[in-house]
Amino acid sequence: MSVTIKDIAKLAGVSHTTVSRALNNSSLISEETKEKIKTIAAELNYTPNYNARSLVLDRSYNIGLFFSTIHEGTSSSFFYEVVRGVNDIVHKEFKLIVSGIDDYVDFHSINRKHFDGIIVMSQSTKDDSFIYNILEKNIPLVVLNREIQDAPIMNILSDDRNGAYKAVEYLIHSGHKKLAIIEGKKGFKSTQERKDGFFQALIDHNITITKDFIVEGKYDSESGYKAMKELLRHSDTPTAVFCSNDDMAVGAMKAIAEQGLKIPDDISLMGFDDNVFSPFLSPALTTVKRPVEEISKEGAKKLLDLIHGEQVTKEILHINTRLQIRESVGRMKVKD
Amino acid sequence: MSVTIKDIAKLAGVSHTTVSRALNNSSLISEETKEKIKTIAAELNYTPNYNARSLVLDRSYNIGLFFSTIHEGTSSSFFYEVVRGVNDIVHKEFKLIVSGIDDYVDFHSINRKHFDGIIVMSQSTKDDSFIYNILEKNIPLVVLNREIQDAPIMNILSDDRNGAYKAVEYLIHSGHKKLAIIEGKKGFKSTQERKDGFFQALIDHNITITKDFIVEGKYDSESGYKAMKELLRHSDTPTAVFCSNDDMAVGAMKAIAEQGLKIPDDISLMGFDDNVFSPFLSPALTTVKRPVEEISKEGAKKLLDLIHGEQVTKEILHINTRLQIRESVGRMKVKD
DNA sequence: AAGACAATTGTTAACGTGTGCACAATATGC
DNA sequence: GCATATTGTGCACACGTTAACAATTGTCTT
Repeated sequence: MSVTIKDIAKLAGVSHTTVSRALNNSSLISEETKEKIKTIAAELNYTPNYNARSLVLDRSYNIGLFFSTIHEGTSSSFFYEVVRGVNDIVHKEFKLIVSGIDDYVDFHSINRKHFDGIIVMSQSTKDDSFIYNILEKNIPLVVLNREIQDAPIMNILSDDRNGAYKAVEYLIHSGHKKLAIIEGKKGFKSTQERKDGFFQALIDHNITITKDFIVEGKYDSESGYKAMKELLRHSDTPTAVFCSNDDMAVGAMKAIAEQGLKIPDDISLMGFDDNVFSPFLSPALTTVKRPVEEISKEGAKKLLDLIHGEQVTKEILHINTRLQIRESVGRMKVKD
Repeated sequence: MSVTIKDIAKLAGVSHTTVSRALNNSSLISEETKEKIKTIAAELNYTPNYNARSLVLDRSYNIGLFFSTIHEGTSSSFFYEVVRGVNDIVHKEFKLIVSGIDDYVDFHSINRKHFDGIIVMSQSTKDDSFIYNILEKNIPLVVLNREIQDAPIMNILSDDRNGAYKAVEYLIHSGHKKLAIIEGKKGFKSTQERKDGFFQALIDHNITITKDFIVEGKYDSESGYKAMKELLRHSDTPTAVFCSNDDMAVGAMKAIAEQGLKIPDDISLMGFDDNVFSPFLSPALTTVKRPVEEISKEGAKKLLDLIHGEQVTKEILHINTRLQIRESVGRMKVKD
């Protein structure tokens, strides 16, 4: 079988306690014996049995990264950036367990023994039962992407509303008055936020909108395609369309091209997210950069602080979005 | 603290041994006491301590999913599909730990105690030291995406070479004779496979190619953009370009558009992978579907078989690619 | 020289589970 | 009615680690 501290103890002629202490750099042990024990351990290629250690220390060395779902509605670039961001921060100290909240029928098996800390990348209010469950169990927790009010939870968000606002303002300043919106997936918080920002900008600039210019999407390219088709069916078409994410913007571009229209000459398009491929679309997509990786990293850092016992109080951290101006939005000719 | 089998034992008036057996459905225990114990356990909201169980059973309930890297060269849709595919199969029984091989300086801490099984999504020969290390440690292992010869390893691959071959054949049958290739990231096995398929098709159809029509890429959109720029710099340009993946095809499309050329009228484009957004590009990208999710699922299933002790012998499973004909490849006018 | 005290190491128990073996209770066979 | 299976349960230990407490040695103080 594998090497244990008792094996090392025998070889070193000491007790296994001494070995344990030496390997953990306890100040109780003399430098001399530490040295001796460590070399023996290295020679034997010793690795501690984490299960045994976990049992007595009541730590798991696991961090859970939970998505609302890893099936639909999660765009791949979003998923990738989140995992990468979190992994970057925690991988030295922890194992990263990735799963979907909807993988669980009950949250029975999720407890302190399994997870030293949990990061929830939350998309919808459906996650609340999960989140409050974790909270009750007193597991260090950080919730990303969706604001949880009235609870002592560390919260990291992008200011989607403000991002959408700035985007729409840019459209307006470019002379557009007939604006449309393709909304995100129903029930997702981000859908609402971006929509709110969109409308707030309209209100603040005294711009009206007809019901026909508000269409639903599902955050995937196909739904963006269909939504744009819908917008183009009417005789009166918008001059600029705000897509609630880039994936849908890609679909919208296709619908526009099929209609024989040109972007941005005939119609302008604004995205949201700034996916990796967005600068390479033709025309390059003007969009709002959502700092997904930054949010994830920031969240992971906060979680580590929490785990390491730093007294962090509830905090809602907003990370700025940034307008990425490219080629898909054109300036309206001012008629006078 | 949390409930243990001893607590249950006290309440039931039996020994903890009986409780353990009852909960594990041992045939030694009468149905009657089983029933009693299970209801008590349910009432107390008991969850077994996996660390303790792992310690004595020498199982971790973890499955490791290792990518060569989760930084560069891994496209997001690829990453997403792999995680999703594997998770689908294993999430009921195991926790899924995701990490990058390049996160580790040595493979010391990777052993049977931590992982009941490991799936490697391998991109390059650099992974070999890791793979052989796992093999030595006798951990159930499945390697996806890259063929490992001369070792008793379960292997699941897509036939990239054949896929590329079919793609190029399609280009040729469409009348193209001046073909170019944008290669993938150097050192990646898939790069070589696709390149091989490309050239084999040329050879079999007696088509020559000039050195200028072979350019390197890195699998990301930017490199595709640059590569295509390069191809278009010469006075003599190809009539069709085989891009080693869809991400690069997106970049290539942009370069072509900037040159004022039209796809497929002036130049035809072939991709590889069939990303989610590929059908929604303008024009929709003709490409080769690589069954990433299927490979991942198949691999995960094989791994479970291995873990459950089914005597599975080394096997190399090829999963078919499929040509997805869309709009980006045009028929050459036959001059006579 | 005896006691106090610091430095280092050892003894023993604990974490929560599973299991070989012994044992009790009951059923079966003659 | 006794010996023998059969069935159900408990005792004691093991897994590999950490930690409270005890023990040993050496040094210093008075």
